[in-house]
Amino acid sequence: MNDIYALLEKNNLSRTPCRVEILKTLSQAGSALSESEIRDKLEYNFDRTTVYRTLRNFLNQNVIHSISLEGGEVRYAMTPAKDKPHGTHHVHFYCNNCSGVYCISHKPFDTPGLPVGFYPENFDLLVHGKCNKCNA
Amino acid sequence: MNDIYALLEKNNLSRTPCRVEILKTLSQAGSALSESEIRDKLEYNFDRTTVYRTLRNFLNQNVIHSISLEGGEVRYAMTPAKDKPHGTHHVHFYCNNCSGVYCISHKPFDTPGLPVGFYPENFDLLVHGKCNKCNA
DNA sequence: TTATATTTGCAACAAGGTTGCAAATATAGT
DNA sequence: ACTATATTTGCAACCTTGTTGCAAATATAA
Repeated sequence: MNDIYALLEKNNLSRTPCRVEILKTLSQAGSALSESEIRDKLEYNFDRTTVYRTLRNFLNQNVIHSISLEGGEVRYAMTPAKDKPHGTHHVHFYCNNCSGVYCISHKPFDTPGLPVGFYPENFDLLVHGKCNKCNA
Repeated sequence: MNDIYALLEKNNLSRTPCRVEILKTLSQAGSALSESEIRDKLEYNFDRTTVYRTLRNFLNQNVIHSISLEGGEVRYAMTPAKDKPHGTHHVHFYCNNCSGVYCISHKPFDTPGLPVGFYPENFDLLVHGKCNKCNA
């Protein structure tokens, strides 16, 4: 709880109920959540707009990040502390069984060669497979 | 043009105007297109629904594939012939300058180690940077 | 305690995508 | 050629995700 307050202060964000609840929800969730999943989990029923605006603020300040899945689905998750400022190699894992999305962002990986004239700046890798819970 | 007819036949899809036009558009386009970009380029004005249904058919048969970008934007592109049946390593390039999306699907790459219990099945890598046109 | 800035809710909207149903086309079967 | 059947198309309606404008509420500063 104190880490949430600290995180807000570090980013010059006032301690509003919606912000606190969203951060609490995201940090308690084991995996990345969609906006509607987040809103369902909030204690108080904030308006959709308010939640979206709060998420956008968090995204801008890199407090959270978004993961885009196949078919345009978007999930939101806390940005791991070590990732600030955000590195260039991002890894996420999508479980084909339970649809859970996990940040594996601290794992570096080798990047492929590209055709002549293409210069890479950063890399987003989405690994599909079975997560630890679904394999147990 | 004959390759398009052949592609349809190979997938047991009848040669309907909408199918032919969409495949023509996608194979002429240098980069992946969104549904609205596709529809704008079609000679005849097909209904949105028809285009979506056609795209869905093509996706199911792996004639085309979709690429999900940051923020939930989805683009569609021909599946390169060599990729059928689709492999496990997919690479796409997003140009930060012109927003073009290119398939680099024939490039293999090394995949990262994963936490215990996570078993990978396939990999989608989106490389961000500057494309060959924007660097020229 | 007034003045100002921030946050919230509401209504409305836009884009992407889907579904149901009926009209139009094509494909067979005889 | 002529029904009978299946496929494709268009239209209207709808859902979800996300945004914008504006006014009310709340917090912050002077």
